[in-house]
Amino acid sequence: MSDPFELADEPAPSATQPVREAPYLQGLNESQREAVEAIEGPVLVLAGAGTGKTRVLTTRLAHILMQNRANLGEMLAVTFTNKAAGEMKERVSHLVGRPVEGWWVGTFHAIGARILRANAELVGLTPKFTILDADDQVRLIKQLLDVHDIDEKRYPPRAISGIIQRWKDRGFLPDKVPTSDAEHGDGKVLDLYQDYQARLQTLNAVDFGDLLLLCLKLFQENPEVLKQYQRRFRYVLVDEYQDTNVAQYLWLRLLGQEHRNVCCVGDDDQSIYSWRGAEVGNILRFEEDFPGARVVRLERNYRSTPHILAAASELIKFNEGRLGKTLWTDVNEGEKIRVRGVWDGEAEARLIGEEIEAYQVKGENLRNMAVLVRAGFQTREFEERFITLGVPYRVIGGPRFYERQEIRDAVAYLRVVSQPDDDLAFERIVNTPTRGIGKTSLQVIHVYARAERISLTRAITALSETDELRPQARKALTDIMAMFDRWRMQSATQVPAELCKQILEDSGYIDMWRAKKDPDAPGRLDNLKELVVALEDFETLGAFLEHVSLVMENEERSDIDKVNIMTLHGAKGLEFQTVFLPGWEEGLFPNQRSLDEGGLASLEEERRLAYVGITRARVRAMVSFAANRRVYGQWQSQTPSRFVDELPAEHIDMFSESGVYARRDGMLNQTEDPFANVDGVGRSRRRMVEATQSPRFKPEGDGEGLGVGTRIFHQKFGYGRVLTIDGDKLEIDFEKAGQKRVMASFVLLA
DNA sequence: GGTGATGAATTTTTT
DNA sequence: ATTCATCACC
Repeated sequence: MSDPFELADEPAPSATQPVREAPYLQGLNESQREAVEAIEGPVLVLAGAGTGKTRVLTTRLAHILMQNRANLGEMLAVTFTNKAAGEMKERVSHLVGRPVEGWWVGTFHAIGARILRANAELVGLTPKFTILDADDQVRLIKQLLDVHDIDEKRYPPRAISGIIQRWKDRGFLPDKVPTSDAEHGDGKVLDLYQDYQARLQTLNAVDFGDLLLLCLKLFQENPEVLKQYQRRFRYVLVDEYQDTNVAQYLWLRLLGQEHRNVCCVGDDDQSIYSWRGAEVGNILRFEEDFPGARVVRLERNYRSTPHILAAASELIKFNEGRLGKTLWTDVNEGEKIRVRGVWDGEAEARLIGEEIEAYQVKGENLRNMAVLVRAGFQTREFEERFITLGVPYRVIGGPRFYERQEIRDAVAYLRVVSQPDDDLAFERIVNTPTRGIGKTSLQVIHVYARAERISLTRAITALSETDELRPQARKALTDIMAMFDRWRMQSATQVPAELCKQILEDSGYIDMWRAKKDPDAPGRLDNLKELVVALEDFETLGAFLEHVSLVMENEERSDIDKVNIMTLHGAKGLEFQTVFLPGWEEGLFPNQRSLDEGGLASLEEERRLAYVGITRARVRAMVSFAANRRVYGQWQSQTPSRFVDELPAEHIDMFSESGVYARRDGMLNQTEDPFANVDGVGRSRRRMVEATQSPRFKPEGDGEGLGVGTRIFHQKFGYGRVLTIDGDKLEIDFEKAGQKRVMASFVLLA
């Protein structure tokens, strides 16, 4: 019989422990044990890389269970990625010997979404609200820029989206944005933020940041709801605490302030998401907000050899303002980190390819090797090389299935079925395949929808009873609305996969691709088939859509023997026997853009990234840099990264091809002024002209002066007299165009 | 309202 | 180098 609490996946020092001890505690070192056993009250675990953090987390959960302090339903575990959540679930179910049910594990966003759906009405949504992705966000902002006649060149939608997102990361609703921040773009950005939120509300949609922000609002405005969750989650566990943002921190503080059973695990040296709003300060503040917090340091490293550990430790010492940890290991020997300078990017890919083949010949598994790059575009060079060599590889976090055009289109159909007010999805497919609904028709609908503050589908329903739209477009629109009505009916009885298949047929979407003579059309059809297969795992449409919006990761099976290629960010939390770290060049890594924006703080973050990279390696690591690299198709000569210089000489083995400088040769970079780059927008604060509907529209309900016989003017049909009034719909006898039905908001008193 | 040409911007990192 | 957006034309 195997012990359900056996943990065999990490080296266990065979210590002599008291006999009566719980079996799952055996093999923990002293600090690990301390972290596990400190159940009551606030605990901060500073867990260095490779110190057995995950094991502590899961054992701690088991310990709480075994001590009968709580059952799983009373615990909340927050992870950084959905993948980590899945793994924790798996490990805990292994630990307790049965599949776990009713346990809340997930990312802050997933948990936020769940809480929001349960309390949607309290924040002005319905439980079926849509979660917008980054693309939708930008498109929505573009529309707002259009309405307000703001130049996209001067105010790039992406940048605006970024600013709003960062406000949300800090927990600011539009009315809470500090004045110092509101300056962005002459205050235009704040106005846009306000408008953006209003629009989201009418679309019954939220963006990623809202999942936390609205949750905060919910808790703050409804103390009884907060109480309910405080009582429900008596023990709260947070992983990767160094990468939480302010909104998450506030959320956590609200939830934990009552029982104070909050355990946060993190490592300030591995904080690499400040660009996403993460605040290392959260770790430093922990003891202030939870006075009497127990702080446990995990410093014994079970992962890497001494050279690797020493090199990483020396490198990170160049950072200031660390909490400071000293990692140690009692493992002996091991290889030094190899540092290689090569001629260009191609030579680098060739070198790494050869190394991988050599290790493979020696019997090492490809899945134990990884190439960790700074930015996504760097993967290409390696992919190309591996393809020619015939080395199997997988790119983790590469192009995602749900981001392909055809998949997004198909999902858009499903989104509209599930949630008719989802304009962004609706617009995506309203004329795909083409149905003769063009820009002009859409424009009319948009204007009306905005004026009335309703969604496009609602606007269409209203407008289709009038003559505002061209007959052809009107027909097409009523047809598509009828189709959606039918699909909505079917969704009550059909399983999602069936429904999807049906929609793709009925809508003509499949036929559209069948008819295309594009060389990649067959591939797209295959992807659509794959989508239907993926849908079979879901019982409801809602569950599937939630999955699409929250779980962006590729779930490729990791048991196939392939070399891993991924970004340094993507490698967080992982470990490999052999790690390749290419592209250690100034400008690339540390990344120039990061330096320009964030100065010293960003440089330190880049350095932490380097630290994360090195500490992924169990047995060997190879750093490389190229003297020449093609940037935007232009050849550039490169300087080795300052991080190369910062690696301690006694722990590295350096070699460069002839003609490649091993060290940076005194050619220090020009003074880098982190403040040189002021934001491109003017500084004087001018309020944007009050959001206007164009003058020819009257606000709803303004029936004043409008009666039977009134002479009016209509943009399209000209002058006429009112015949009948039916709510906001008018029948008009136009002087030129004859009798037409129009919306009241489209006419002006003449 | 769809297609093809021309020019511009693009490469940080992701829940 | 490649992708994206805009504009002229079918």
